[in-house]
This record gives sequence, C-alpha cells and structure tokens, in this order.
Amino acid sequence: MEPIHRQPLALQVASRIRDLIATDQFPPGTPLKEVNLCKQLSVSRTPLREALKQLIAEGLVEQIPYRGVVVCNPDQASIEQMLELLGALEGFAGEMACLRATPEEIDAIRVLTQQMHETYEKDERLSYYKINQSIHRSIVEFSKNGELIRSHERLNSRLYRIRFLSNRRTDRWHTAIEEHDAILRNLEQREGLKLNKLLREHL
Amino acid sequence: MEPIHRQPLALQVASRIRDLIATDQFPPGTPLKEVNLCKQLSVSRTPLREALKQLIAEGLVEQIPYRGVVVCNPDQASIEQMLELLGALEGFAGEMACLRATPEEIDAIRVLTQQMHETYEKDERLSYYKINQSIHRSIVEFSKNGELIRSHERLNSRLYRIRFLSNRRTDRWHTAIEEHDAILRNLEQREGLKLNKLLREHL
DNA sequence: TGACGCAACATTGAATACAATATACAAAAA
DNA sequence: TTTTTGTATATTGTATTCAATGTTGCGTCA
Repeated sequence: MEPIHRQPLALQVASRIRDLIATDQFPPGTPLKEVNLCKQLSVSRTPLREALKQLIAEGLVEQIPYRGVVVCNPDQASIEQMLELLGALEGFAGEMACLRATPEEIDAIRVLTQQMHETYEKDERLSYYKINQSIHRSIVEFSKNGELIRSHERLNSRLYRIRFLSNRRTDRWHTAIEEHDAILRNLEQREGLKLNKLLREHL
Repeated sequence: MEPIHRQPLALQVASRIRDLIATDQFPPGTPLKEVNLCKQLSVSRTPLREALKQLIAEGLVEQIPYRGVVVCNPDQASIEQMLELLGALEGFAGEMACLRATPEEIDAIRVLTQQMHETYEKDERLSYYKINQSIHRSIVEFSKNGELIRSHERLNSRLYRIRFLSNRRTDRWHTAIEEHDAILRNLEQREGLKLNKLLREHL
C-alpha cells in the first residue's frame, strides 16, 4: 500500500518560492524579507526560514548574515559554467541511457521528438520549450542513476528561467530541431559515445 | 581590507555534524534527536533544525516527518550510482583541466603524485588516502568551473566515509598508483579525452 | 493468551518572544 | 557645508513556548 506522503510546511514553502523565482515573479536581486513573505504566504518565520535554508543549499538564493537573502543573479561566467556542467551531465546521462533504456522508453523519446516537430511547425514556443525539457529530462531518467537525476534536476531548475528567457531568440531554434533528430537516432542505435558528444554540444 | 566573515550558528552546527558523520562518530542509521544534539552542542533547537535542513538538502541525512532524521545508510546500488556520477564528474573535470590548468598547477599535481609514491612505499595508508583526495580535488579545481567544483565537493563528502573504510582493503592499492602516473602523464600532455576516460575508470 | 483500546510520554512541527546586528537619519561639531 | 556620531528603527539570529503527531505500555475484554 502506498504510504501517505506528509508535506511539512517548510517543504511547501520552499517549492512555492522556487516557483516564484522560476517564473520571474521574484526576479534576481529581489530581497526576500522574512516578515513580508510570512504575511504573503501566511506562515510563521520558522518554517519560512527552514525553507530558505534549502533554497540556499540549492544555490537559488544567497544569504549575507544579518542582511537577509536575495535571489541569485548569476553573472555570465557562472551561467556558462552551469551550462557546461549541465551539458556534461546530460551527455553522460545519454551515454548511460544507451546502455540502460528499454525499447519502450526509447519509443517515448521518439513520440516526444515527433511532438516537438509539430510545435516547431506551428511556431508554438511555449509548448516547444516544455517538450524540449521533457526530452532532456527523460533521457536523464533513462540513465537509471538516481544521483545523476537529482543533480541534473537541481541544476536544471536553476537554469530554467534563464533558458526560458533566452529561448525567445530564434537563432538556435532551427538547428536545435535537427540536433534532436540526431539525438534520437543515436539513442536508437545505442551509440553511447556519439550521443554523449552530441548532448554536450547541444547546449 | 578583508571583511570579517560571520558564521551563523546554523552553519557551524551543520559543518560540525557533517564532520561527525564523515568520521563515523554518527554511523549510518544513527537517529539525530533534536533535544539530545541541542544539549551536546549547546545550541537551541532553531539553529539546529536549520542545520539539519541543510544536511537533508545535501543528502547526508534523511527525514521522516514527525519521526526525526537519521544518518543515511545508502545501499549498494546507491553507492554504485554515486561512484558512477563521481567518475563522470572527475572525468569531465580532467578534460577541462587539460584545457585550462596552468603549467604551475600541473606541477602541483606532479608533486602530489610524487608524495603519493612515497607514502605508498612506506605503507602509510592515511597519508596515502589524503594525498589521493588532494590530487582528485586539485584536478577538479583546475577545471575552473565553480559549479562543477561544488557538485564534486558535495558528492565526494557523501562518499568520504565509505571510500575511507573500503580503502583498508589493499586489493586496488597497487594498480591505483600506476593509474595515477598515467593520469599525470595525460594531464601533462593535455590529452583531455584520454584523461577523461582514465578518471572515469579510475574508481 | 492474544488483540484491542486508551492513556501517558516522547518527539517533532509551528508560532511567538527576545537578543544581536545592520541601516537610516538627524543633530552636533569641525 | 561636510563629516561624524549617536539614536531610532528595521531586520535577522536565537531561544523559548505551545501544538500536533507518533510511540509505548498497560489494562481490559473476548
């Protein structure tokens, strides 16, 4: 029997704030004043502070003692480093997925890639973006490495907002779709090393 | 002028507990009762709880609502996944280090490798282990990717205890030293891809 | 004897109160 | 006028208190 999953306030608060940051309602630099947030979220300071501690550990916000926490505003260099690492993680995940993904799982990627084509034709950028995310997340999942999945998830969530905003620019949009075809092909053929390289350069 | 770095209690408490876990004074499964720890560390529950939240985020301890937190006892599968990821991170770091490490930095690795040889001859296992850690940490640093460095650091600290305990068994001890020579050689020759492969298989 | 229920206790979750520190602004001195 | 310094205020850090939940053990009843 599936156990009931309790959700302490601190966790709920943390994911709420995470969303607020991802959706740019708390843009970088926003100071997160404890009492303000308490009132807005109708919780007391204790669970709020515990939630903030999590977000600090995740690197989404930063804290200066006695001066509060603010939403991180990573500079260009950090963004590049994060993307570089994300590429390495996804590349490695792809390589492992070639070894471990089931045919059914590869089918799922195939379907998603097809859907991606459709949203591309129709110029539906939001859907396109979400399907793109799904594909990458799925590949990482199929690596069957829980640690890898968690690391990727954390890093990806930190980049979510940035990548979404930069998705507006249509430059890479066209080549990306071709790369996805190649990704699917290499996964189907279980070409681990090639897929690794491809995913690393895909970003 | 160098600013004074404040260290809120929660941070100090977190690193203390981290050490206690790494040194096996809190072996896996140990229940971390809040009031007990409060007395032992002479702090109140609030900063302690905030410290625990950090450790939870790091994956060092796990929490079950209303039942407390315990030191994680990863099963064999998780350990293998963590090692697999650690290998991927170090491999990638090595590849980047080949591009970015300065000659002086490579010299430092050379010195460490030499020291490692000496501790090996003298059969000083603790020193050997620590130098080994230094080498790997240095290579990761020389990747010049802050995100990568942090991710590696976190994962490595979770594996520290496990790897230390398994270092007792001398089986791999001999081949490890040869591999380190190869690692140094490939770093000197800036053979990124080979070094990547080597580091991945080194674990 | 064993299963069930209830009560007392232990432990964590959340809220509030108090202390320490930083910031802003005004008054006084150069 | 400018600088400095002290004080008031805002904000975070820490401790304490109260509430909710889980656990344990005993007593009762089938």
